[in-house]
Order: sequence, then structure tokens, then C-alpha cells
Amino acid sequence: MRNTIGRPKSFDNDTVIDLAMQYFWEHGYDNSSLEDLLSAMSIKKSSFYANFKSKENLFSLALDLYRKNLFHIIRDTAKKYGVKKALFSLVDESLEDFKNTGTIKGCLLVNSANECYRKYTDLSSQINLEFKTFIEFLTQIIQKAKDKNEIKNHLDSKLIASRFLAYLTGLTLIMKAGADEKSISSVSDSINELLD
Amino acid sequence: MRNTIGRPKSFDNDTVIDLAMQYFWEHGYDNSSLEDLLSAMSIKKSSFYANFKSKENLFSLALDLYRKNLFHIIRDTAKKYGVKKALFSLVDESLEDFKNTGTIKGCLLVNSANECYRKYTDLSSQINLEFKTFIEFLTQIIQKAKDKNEIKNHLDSKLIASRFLAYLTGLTLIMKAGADEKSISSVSDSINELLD
DNA sequence: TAAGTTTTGTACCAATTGGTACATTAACAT
DNA sequence: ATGTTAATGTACCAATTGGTACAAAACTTA
Repeated sequence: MRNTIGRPKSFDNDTVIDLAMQYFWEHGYDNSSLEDLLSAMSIKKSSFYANFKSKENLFSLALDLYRKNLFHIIRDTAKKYGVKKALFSLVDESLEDFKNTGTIKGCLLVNSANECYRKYTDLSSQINLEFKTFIEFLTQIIQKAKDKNEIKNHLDSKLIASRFLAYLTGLTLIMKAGADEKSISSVSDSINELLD
Repeated sequence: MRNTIGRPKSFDNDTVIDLAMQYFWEHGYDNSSLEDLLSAMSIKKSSFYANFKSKENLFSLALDLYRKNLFHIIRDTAKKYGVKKALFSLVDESLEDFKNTGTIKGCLLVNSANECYRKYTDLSSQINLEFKTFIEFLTQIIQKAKDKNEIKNHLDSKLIASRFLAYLTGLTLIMKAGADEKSISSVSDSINELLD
């Protein structure tokens, strides 16, 4: 793949998609202007449209990357420290994020569903799919943990997964809205109990 | 107040604020363009800027109206059917809303926190305040219900309030993201248990 | 050096945004 | 009829949006 004719690519597509994904994650779709994205990706407009054909298409790629990364991280952590810790680390990450930056990004899949669903029809179907895939993924690893008796909650795995995601999302939002520490801890505790 | 000189007002400010509030509620702040708002309010641009001075100011008024209406409804329902039903009716309303329209508006206060916090600094402080007032309000009526032994949950009232709001918010979001009925019911059930 | 490919630079586009200025008209009280 | 206030109509504004067109420059292999 080395000896191609012409000027060689100076940036890796996947790398700049990752940079875009980070920016999208922090600012949302609408609040990420093309200008913002270009400087985040460190490429110029002409290169942008040559490599990714539109903002919407870039977002689609970013969404997919996000979900893949997320699964990878959860799987890795689950292998090392168990499913319970892997899932709760998502909560902890949010708490840490908030402590450090004073703000919170939440889950890009959920955020996108909230922002883009029904507004950007092309993205909507993908978002829906990614979300369902995420729930399924959670259901599977929770089921495995139940089989190993690592999680004792008698509730159906999928329902645990759904509650988990709902609570985590709710936690994120009340943090954004300015809930106090005790309230935050309480919701966080309830997520922990869910995974007991 | 009747015999004022000059042409009498042909629309009531509060009425059109209410119309604007409904529109904001359904579409969010950024997605409510001035044009949209004007036709929703059935007034013209010139009248708009004469009566409300900016979109941001209108939203501020709408937010306040929303919170007042919300408190009013909850208080009324609580008097008639008890606190538990009053709170759970918020959940039911979301479920109904979704069944009928296929979409869901959520809580304007929470939505606004999510959308506007840190982006519109002038609104941010108000949003923060409205949210805290809401939590306090919930805490109070929950405490009353606990005093009457209507709610038996031993958790601190404020923490019940916070969990309630977080769960409800999370429920709203996973509905938007396309969760299936069983998952939705399960989260809804857990909110019910919280208020037992 | 020439050919091929990538990246950049510059200029431009139509559409939309929230907002302003101001003249005109409509409805009332005196 | 006149003054006063409310509402409308029209025209305009600068800024931002995502996107296109195309020429010029940079870098490679052959």
C-alpha cells in the first residue's frame, strides 16, 4: 500500500473522525459548526468535502465510531474488573467529568437521540439502530454476569439494561440542571443497587 | 382599567406567552425560530418586539409560566387524588403523549437545562433557579405525603424527589431513543415503586 | 521532468437567523 | 375632528449557516 502515485495522504481519516467525534460529543450536532469541526480536525474545508461528503455523513461516521469505542471499553473493563464495575465506571466517569470540568457530556447516542431524532431523518434511523444495539449489548453482558451470579437482581436482563441506561441518563441531566451533591450521590447509589 | 386613551390592546400578553411556551416546549429554544413563534402567537414581528423585547426574554417569561402552571397542576391533582397519583400522573402523561403523538415533550425545565445551560448565560441562572425551585416543591409535597403515611419510602424526601425527577427524565429520553414497550413499562414501574 | 494525487486558498452561493427603523393604519376617548 | 396608543407592513441589516467551484501549490513515483 506504500507505493502509490501522487501526493500521499497527510492525515488518517479515522483519526480526524475521532477528533470530530470528540467535538460532536462535547457540543452536540447543531452546535458543532463546520468551522468548529474543521479546526478540531485540523483540515481545510476543501479536504473535508473531498473526504467526507457532508456534515451529516461525518456525524454518521462519528456515531458509529463512538459506539464501537464504547463497546470496546466496556468489554475491556468487564474482562479486567467484572461487569458490575464496567457498567458503574460509566457512572463514575460522568461524576469525575463533572468534578473536573464542571460540565458533563453524557452519552453521545442518547444525546443524539434527543437532539436529532425526527429532525434529521437520515440520521434518525441510524441513531435508532445504534441505540437498540447498545441496549442489546448491555443486555448480553448483564446476562453473562447474572449467569456467573455476579449480578443477583432477579429482573430480566434487558429490563436491568433499560433501567440502567434510563437512570444514568437521568443522572446526567439533573447534573446539568444543577442538582446538589447529595441528590447526585443518591441517584448514583440507586444505579449501584440496580446492579447488585 | 377600561377607559384608557388610544387603541385598546387586541391580544393578552399572557395568552400569547402561553402559546409561545407551548411552542418552545414542543420544539426547544433553538429550534423555535422567530418566524415560527410569531405564527404560533399570531402576532406580527413589530408587535412582538414592542411587547417582549427579544426571543431570549420571551423564553424567560415562558419558562416562568411553565413552572407556575406545573406547580398549579400538581397541587390540584394532589388535593384531589393524593400526592402519589399527582406525581405519577406526570409519568402517565408522558406515556399517553407518546402513545398519541409518537413523540414526547418531556419537562421544559429539564429540556432547557440540557439545551441552554452554559450556552445562554442569561438564561442559565434562571434555569438553574427554576430547577432548584422545582426540586424544592417536589420535596415539600413528598414530605407532606410521608407525614400522612401516604408514601412509606424511608429515603429522605429530597432524595426521593431527585430520584423521581432523574428517573422520569431518563424515561423520557429512552422513549425518544426508541426503547421498546417492556423497557418503558419497567422504568415506569420503578418510578411507581419509588413512590410507594 | 512529467504525470498523478492530495491539500490548500480564495471566492462565492443561497438560505436562515434575530433584530431594527419607520411609516401607515386601526381603534378608541375626548 | 384630534390626539393617543396599538398593531401592521415593508424594507432592511449583519452575521452565520452548510456547501460548491476551481485554480494553485505540495508531494510523490516513474
